[in-house]
Amino acid sequence: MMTLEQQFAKITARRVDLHSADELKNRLAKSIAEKKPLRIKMGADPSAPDLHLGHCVALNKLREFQDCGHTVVFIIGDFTGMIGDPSGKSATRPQLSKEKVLENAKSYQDQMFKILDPARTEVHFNSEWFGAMTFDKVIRLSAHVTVAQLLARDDFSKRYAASQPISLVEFLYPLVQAYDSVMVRADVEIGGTDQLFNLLLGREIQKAHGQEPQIVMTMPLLEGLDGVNKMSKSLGNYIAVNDTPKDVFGKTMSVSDDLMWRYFSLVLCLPDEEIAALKAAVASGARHPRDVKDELGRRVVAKFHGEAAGAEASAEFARVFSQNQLPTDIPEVVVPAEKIGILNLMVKAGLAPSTSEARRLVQAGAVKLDEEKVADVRLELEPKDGVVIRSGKRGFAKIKVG
RNA sequence: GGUGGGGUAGCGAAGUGGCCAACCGCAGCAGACUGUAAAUCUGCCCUCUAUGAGUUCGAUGGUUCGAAUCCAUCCCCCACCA
Repeated sequence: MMTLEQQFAKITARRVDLHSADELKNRLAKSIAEKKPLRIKMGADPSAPDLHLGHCVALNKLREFQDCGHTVVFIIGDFTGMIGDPSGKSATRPQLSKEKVLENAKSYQDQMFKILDPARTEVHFNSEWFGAMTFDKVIRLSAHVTVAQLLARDDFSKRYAASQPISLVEFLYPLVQAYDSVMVRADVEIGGTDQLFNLLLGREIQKAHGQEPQIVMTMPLLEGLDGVNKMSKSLGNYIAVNDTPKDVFGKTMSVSDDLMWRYFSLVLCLPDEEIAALKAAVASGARHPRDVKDELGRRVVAKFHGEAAGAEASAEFARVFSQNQLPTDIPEVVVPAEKIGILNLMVKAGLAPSTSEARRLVQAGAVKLDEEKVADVRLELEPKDGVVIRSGKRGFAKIKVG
């Protein structure tokens, strides 16, 4: 078993907030003395079952807790998912059916166990306790929090000041999350920095229920592919855990140079010293930034698909984009053996959503047939097996007459 | 319940009877340059059987030669007051 100092160093790496270091040390000491693992809580929203690298930041942290011998208590917010969380923007999320929530939860777990150790993970659904909760209990729970407290939360106060709507449901959400902590007797709760308020509220509510308050730790929010906003599904700037190796690699390569260090740290958990060494190598010209990013891409792919897949994705990428050759696996599109206009062909091949879009692509000079630029939108052709249509840098389709 | 302000393309935001498929910004797509990085420049950015046609400005109905713009009804959103 690791010593207290070793555990503390590993556990607190890369964190942003920690409330508090002393409490954590005390708890770890007690855990070691009593040989009793700590219970590390994290909650998940099952409305969006696609895990991406942003989620991995916290999952990595949980894994590090597990490596120190602790137990992860994962809470799937199926109850809250069925209500429909309107948080964030004004758009109210759709209410999910019970079946859908369960289906999402299943998929969620499959993905998260690519990082977490199932043997040291407890999974709970919060409908276990909220499903049976009566309204008087809800009211009593709300008595522990004041509106002023809730308004202290950054995004609430901003929205309130800007006369933007805040739904009462949103006010209730932090309470729901806090009560989860009570029910699972969490020792520590992890979340993104945007969760700080909710996590801290968990402490208050635990105290109100006679429990020792959980230790709260927040992790940085990983910026997405646009380099500005946090990685999220709704912004479409994400790399999904379930993306193909090719996509993971390609998307990683499109991350800006400045940002790639964050990925080394938060996705791969590379120690700060190693990152500093890499940075120095790039700064001195000893290594080309492209090669460092290639290494990042390979390792990210390897994390989810194995070393071999990483190497392969890297090689394929070099072939297609550096040497400008055709990819090895081009999706085939079956077309009847009759004359067809280039625009309709592209739509059929999935290279454009409409003929109007196809027309624009041709006019922009983005479309090639067997690597020869198509100049005329009215071009008609007899389909022939094996002809490759190319649209831009990423769109490929091979014709199959049938 | 009352008062006021709103609903325009993915988002933000102009437009208040014809010059509107609708200014502009962001996002996105493509081209050039590259390291599929960043930055920059250029073009595009509702659909179609496409130098033309069709369907759009919360919904429906109306006025008009002509409506995103005017009228009526309805639906939805927000703030403040209660």
